[in-house]
Amino acid sequence: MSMLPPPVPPAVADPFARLLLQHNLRQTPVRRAVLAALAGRGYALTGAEIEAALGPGTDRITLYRTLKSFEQNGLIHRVIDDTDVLRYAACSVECSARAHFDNHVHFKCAVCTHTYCLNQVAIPPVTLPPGFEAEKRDLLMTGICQACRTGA
Amino acid sequence: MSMLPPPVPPAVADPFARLLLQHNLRQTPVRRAVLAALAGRGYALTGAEIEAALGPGTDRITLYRTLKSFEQNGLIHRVIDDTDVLRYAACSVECSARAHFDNHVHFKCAVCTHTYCLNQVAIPPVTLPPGFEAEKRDLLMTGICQACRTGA
DNA sequence: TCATTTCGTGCAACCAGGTTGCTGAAACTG
DNA sequence: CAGTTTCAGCAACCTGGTTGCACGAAATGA
Repeated sequence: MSMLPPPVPPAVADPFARLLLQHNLRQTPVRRAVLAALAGRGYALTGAEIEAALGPGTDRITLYRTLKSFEQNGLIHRVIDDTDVLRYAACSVECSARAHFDNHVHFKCAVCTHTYCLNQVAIPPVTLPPGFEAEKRDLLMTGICQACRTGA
Repeated sequence: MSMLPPPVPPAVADPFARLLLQHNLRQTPVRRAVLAALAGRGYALTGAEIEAALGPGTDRITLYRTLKSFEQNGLIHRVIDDTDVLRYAACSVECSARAHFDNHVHFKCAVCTHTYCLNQVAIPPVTLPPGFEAEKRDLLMTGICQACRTGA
């Protein structure tokens, strides 16, 4: 390629590269591409959708291994759905800050079938039967999203 | 809320046969067996687990078609999990009474991996961003269940 | 009770999502 | 720049779940 010098005054300018650095993960083109694909959307993506976003030439196995690695390291999280396919979304800042933010609220639109992460929404406390204690909460709301409702 | 016993028509004694009758579904051995398998457990079962419970000789395709039919008719409901396999559980009385009870709380034990339906627990109201309106709520709590905690 | 219609059953084959085992090629470390 | 570690990529495989179709069993009606 060309021999232009890296125009990087601070250590790392690319936010995705910095994210990998923060989690002690190696810098590879596939990993940066996966992070970029997830950050671009406001909703959760399935493995097949991420694969399509990366374009042809990317290996499926590598992708799924990357997703698993990201999930274990807290860069992304599984999004629960009422289907049998897993979806993934980029973790918010507070999610990766602590060990792992364990309260997730998602909204699935029945029209466009997108599943949005509602990071602002908190799950109110729920009283469980005696003996049960929750460490992780996932709330899935189903309905029609704003965009589909207003016909935008 | 309270579980008052439904009035028993003297015609059908078998509760599973009565359930099929109430939903205008045909009486077949497979269907009664599936209902019995789901009613026996207190937790949700995957397709493979139901298949195993029915014993050898039962066709997988028939089972999945039965499950789909039951779900459409409100006899069972999908149980959301953080895996890529669907689980099914028998609907409670209040679930099949209305069109469909649209608030489900489930508890998944991280030790025994069972997912229990907590019919008694209600989901408190959640304020969503403007434009979003939920018609269905699924709350999945993850932790350690009573049995696994007490070592029973 | 029997004939007819309807619908569930079961087989074969298929499909999508996801996972192993392994080899070669990159990325980090000294 | 050499050595170690890890990732990428291929082939093959597995599980969960689904079509299309022919047959057989339930419901319905006389």
